[in-house]
Amino acid sequence: MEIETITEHQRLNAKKKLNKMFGHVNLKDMTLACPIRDVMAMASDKWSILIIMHLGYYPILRFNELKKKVYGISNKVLSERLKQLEGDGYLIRTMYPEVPIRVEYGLSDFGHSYLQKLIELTEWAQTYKDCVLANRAQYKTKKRS
Amino acid sequence: MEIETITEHQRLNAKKKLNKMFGHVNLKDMTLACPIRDVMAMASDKWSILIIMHLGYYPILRFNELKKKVYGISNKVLSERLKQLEGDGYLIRTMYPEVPIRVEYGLSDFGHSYLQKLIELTEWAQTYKDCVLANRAQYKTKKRS
DNA sequence: CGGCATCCGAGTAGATACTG
DNA sequence: CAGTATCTACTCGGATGCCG
Repeated sequence: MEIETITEHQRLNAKKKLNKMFGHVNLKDMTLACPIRDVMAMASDKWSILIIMHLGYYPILRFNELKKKVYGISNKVLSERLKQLEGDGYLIRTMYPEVPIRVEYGLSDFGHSYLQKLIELTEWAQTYKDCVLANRAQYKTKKRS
Repeated sequence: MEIETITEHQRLNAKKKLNKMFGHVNLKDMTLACPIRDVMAMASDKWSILIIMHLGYYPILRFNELKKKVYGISNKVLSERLKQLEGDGYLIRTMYPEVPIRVEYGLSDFGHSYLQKLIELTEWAQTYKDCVLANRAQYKTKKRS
């Protein structure tokens, strides 16, 4: 697996962007109060990602449907994540006060916007996963020598 | 803060990609053994992200320099993360057997490739963070009513 | 059906002290 | 200087049972 060469220009560009993003905050604040990190922490959670991806595939899902799709998640964690994701605006919860009660979850526009980014990142991960796994294996054997 | 409208075409496209990525694996395997998740889990770690971003800004850093920049990280966690990141091929560790010993860390090409993705995601997060925070605040007050 | 409350166990982070 | 070792503390996930 060949990694595309990164040009000098890209490196400089990355550096410039990083400077723009973080240059003005001091290091202490950045780690303690960075709101971006809040957003990222929530958004990069393992279960949240799976929930969003499933809702990207199936337009609407109910609680127990999600529980089946997102294999291995517990009631507690699923309900926590759903609440947080709803609270952050990623998804929309619609409750139908029938008996028995029915609740449907679907992505908001914002959720779809995040889904796009997620897909890009996942495609990147998929492209390079063999590369990473090979590196890992190689690294392990190298340690022994 | 306005969220760009997601077109129907984009939604369908996302769905198609998701299907291509996950359609062939069953749900159980996907959550238990998905190598993409391994890669993502490592790469989306809070400290790993900060380490990579700092190394994107400063071409090379030594252990204690990193410890100062990545504010709040402990020796233990820093050395763990560095080892993992090196093992996965994100960064390159160069040891100079002087006295006192000197070790330098820098991003590999693969690391730079990931940095690009990270920056994109962070830009997205920065764009929408106010939106998320507003949603959160609104959600909290809504709960009371 | 769609959750919430409770409890428990495991893993993980952090602080500190120490070493090649 | 660049880590390792050790111990503690705490969070977080999973299972279970209950309720509107």
